[in-house]
Order: sequence, then structure tokens, then C-alpha cells
Amino acid sequence: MSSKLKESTIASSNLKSRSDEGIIVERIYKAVMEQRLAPKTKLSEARLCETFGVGRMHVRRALLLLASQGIIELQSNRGAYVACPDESEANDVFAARMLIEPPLVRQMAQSPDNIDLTLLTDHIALEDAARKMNERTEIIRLSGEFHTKLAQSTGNKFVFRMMRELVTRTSLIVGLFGSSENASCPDDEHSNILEAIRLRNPELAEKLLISHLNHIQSGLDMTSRQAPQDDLAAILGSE
Amino acid sequence: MSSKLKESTIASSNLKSRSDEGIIVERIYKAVMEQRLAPKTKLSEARLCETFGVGRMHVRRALLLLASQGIIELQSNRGAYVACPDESEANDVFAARMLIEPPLVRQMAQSPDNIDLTLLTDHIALEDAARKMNERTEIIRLSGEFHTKLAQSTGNKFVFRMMRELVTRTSLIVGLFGSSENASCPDDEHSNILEAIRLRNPELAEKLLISHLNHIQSGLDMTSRQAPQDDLAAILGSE
DNA sequence: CACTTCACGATTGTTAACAATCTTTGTCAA
DNA sequence: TTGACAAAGATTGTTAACAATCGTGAAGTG
Repeated sequence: MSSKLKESTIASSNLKSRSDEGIIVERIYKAVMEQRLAPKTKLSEARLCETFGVGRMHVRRALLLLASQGIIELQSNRGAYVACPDESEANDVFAARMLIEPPLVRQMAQSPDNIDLTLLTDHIALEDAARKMNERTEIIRLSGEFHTKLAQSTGNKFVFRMMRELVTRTSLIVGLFGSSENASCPDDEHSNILEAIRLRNPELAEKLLISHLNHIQSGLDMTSRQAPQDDLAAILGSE
Repeated sequence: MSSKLKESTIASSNLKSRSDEGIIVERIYKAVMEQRLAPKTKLSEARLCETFGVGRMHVRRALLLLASQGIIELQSNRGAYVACPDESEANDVFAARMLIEPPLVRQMAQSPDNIDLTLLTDHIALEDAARKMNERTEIIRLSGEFHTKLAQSTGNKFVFRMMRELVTRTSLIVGLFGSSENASCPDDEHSNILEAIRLRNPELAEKLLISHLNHIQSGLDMTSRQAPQDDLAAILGSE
């Protein structure tokens, strides 16, 4: 694995700062990660145009990118809607994460020297701070981003992208099927995992991560559902 | 893991048969998989428009999708070029595959009953046939697609997508850095892996796959490079 | 001869008008 | 009241013209 990844945006990872649609993609992505944009929320082109102050072309390109990432769904002649995973998809997401993340942390714990652990250390500090300040959306987003940064710290662009897609989907799923308390990961599991990596204990790191994922999944209730919202301008408004 | 996946196209997996750009994406994707489109080949909009007989809008949307998959690269005001991985990216691709595929086949070998093995059996028959007929491009594409179908047969959409992105990239890398003989995987390694899965031997399956990947990677020569081409109409012409 | 400059052609980026489709609303009849 | 139907409005899809940028080659200058 090579040097560390600088950019974490969807757009700028491949496209070189296609500034306009990059900003739109990033904003919507973030809103989804923070569970401020509920599944099935309609994203109308006109609304987004005035919200971001750009032409329809940029909005449409941004929507296409978001759809290709599975964050939204494009329905022909009917518009764009925030993706709404069903139970089967939820199972697939967790199955995929169970496939990838355990080997990942195991590998990280085997040779933590090649790895940028400061990224993770800093991140856990952010998580603690957000928890102290009781900032709900921050907590939710950071809680998911820990797993993304786990992958990012390996410096492998592909592992990073795979994990981010899965984490984003997980965020939608937890928003849909999770009870309001367990919207975020429990307090110290993340730091325990990081500690196991730092102590070069692959078995422990893997075990902690597996139970962490199981913990998240078991907190879901596949029967309950949330309602979609449709404010938009307020949600995506300021940065 | 749930039922089997029907569609394998990039476009139709998320977008519902957005027919026009779907066809374009699929054609270019296939041409890259078969190493008929060399890295750095320019894909000009006008050329693609007349090749596929569609408007510029569809071409541009298709190019955006391909760029988001990392298959091509969009340079501002300069056009679209087939992606050209460097050595560092090549290492990342193989590292990512080493992370994912071993646990994948191990898992498949542990419970091959939940899995659609006919997909793989049929595929190997196709590979053999193509080898007998000595159809170079078919052999190359099928050789990569085996790994894709390995993931596809789990029925997990996310595992499938991840693997396909990695396999596509691998195809570009082998085309760039591979000697002309080892452009395809060696004859029977695929069927051996499948057999190990069928015999419920996880350790063997994993070991065979690891040495298979090592075999591919060790056949690369990171110094030599191929030249780009620019025919296009001929390459993407007929189906 | 080498190098810079400038103008032209080609290519990509953007916009706005137009067409097609869907949704809603209002009307009428059973 | 309920249902079907139709027209109007709103939204998305498409096209073509226009603007901006880049690459090339000719002309000119040292």
C-alpha cells in the first residue's frame, strides 16, 4: 500500500475538482451520511438549482454521479430520490462489510507501521468532542467516517472507495431501521479497535471489529420505517 | 446472501436501462476488458457521437459514468482518455484483490450450497471453448470475467460491484505491463479453484486463488509500456 | 535556424429554448 | 360521494446554438 490519500470527496477522487458538481455531490453525500436527508426524499432539479445557484446541467451531472454511487435513485421522467435500501440490501451490505473489514483490520494490526494512524487517532478525538458537545449530526457522521478512515489510512484508493460506499449505505440503513439511540456506534468500540491495531494484535482487532459490526446490525429493526421529508433548502443550505 | 443477480452491466445495475448511455458505457467497458482500447486512447465526443449514432448529451453522460468508475479520465477542456494506471495504482489493485478475494472464495467453499455454481461452471465451458477456437479477445475478457462472476455468484450486489471495478482495472494493468502471452489467466487455474469450492475445501480454494493472483502479478513487467491507439470506429463498431 | 506570437480550426463547456412525460386539478356523470 | 376523464401546470428529457478553451501551424523576429 502506498502513500496516504489526500482527498476524500467523491467527485475530486476521479474528476479533478469539477468544482460545481463536486460541491453538490459532496453536500448531498454529507447530508445523507448525517441522516439529514431521509430515504425517498425527492431531489428536484429546480430546487437544487436555486439551492446551489448553478445551472441545471451541473445539477443533472451531480445527480448522475450520485446515482452511480447508489446514493440516490433516478427514475425515468420522475426525478431523483434518495436511495431507500430494503431488508435484502441491508443484509448484503453487512455481508459485504463482514467480508472486507475483518481482513482489513487484521492486516492493519499485522503491520501498523506502514499505516497512517494519526488519521485515526485524530478522528477518535473528534468523535469524543462531538459526543461531549452532544452534536447529533456530527456524531452520526463521524461514527460512520471512522470506518471509512480505517480504509483510508491504508492509503489504498480502491479499498477506500469500496468502504466508503458500504459505509454510506450503512448510514441510510441505520437511519431507516435503527432505533434513535443506536444511530451512532457505541462510545468506545472504535478506540478499542484502534488500540488493538496499535498493539499489533490482529486476532483481537478482528474479533472486536466483528462484534462491533454485529452490534450495529443487531440494533436494527427491519419492520419499522421512517417517513421521507422534503425541506431541502434548509437541509442543504449553509456549510 | 440473497438471490442471483440478473444484469451485469454498469449502467443497468443502478439506472434502469437508461438505454442510450447504457449501451455506450457497456461497449466501451467491454472494449477495455478485452484490451482493445489501450490506455491513453482519446475518446472524442464527436467520434463517439457518430460511432453510436446518438446526441452529444448521451455521450457526455456516458463519459461521466465511465470516469466515475475509473475506466476513463476526464481532463478539463481536453477530453476523455482511457485510464492509464501507474505502478503504484497497480500495486493498490492487487493489494485490494488480495484483501477481498481470498476471504471470498474461502466463504464460498464453506457453504457452496447457497451459491449459484452453474454460473461458474458454464463460464469455464465458455473459456475452454474460446481457447480452443483461439479467439484472443474472447479469452482475455472471459479470463477476467471469471473473477467477476465469482463475486456475482454470491448474489451480493456490492461484492459484485467491487470486484468488477478491480477486475476492470486489472485488465488495463495487464494490457499495459503484461507480456503478450500471459494476457490471460493460465488454462486450468480457474477450474481448479472452482473444483476446490465444489469440494468444500476452503483452505485449498484460498491457497489456489492466492497463488493465482500472485501468478498474474508476477507476470507483469513494470518497465515496459504499450503505445496508445486511435482507430475507435473500428474498435467499437459492431457487436 | 530557433524561438515567440498570433490567428485559425477543432474540441469541449454552457445555456436556453423546445419537446415529452408525468402529476395535479377540476369537471362531469353515474 | 365516487369514479373516470381531460386539461393545465410542473418536471424531466433533448436538442441545437453559442461561448470558452485548447492545439496547431503559419508568420514574423531575433
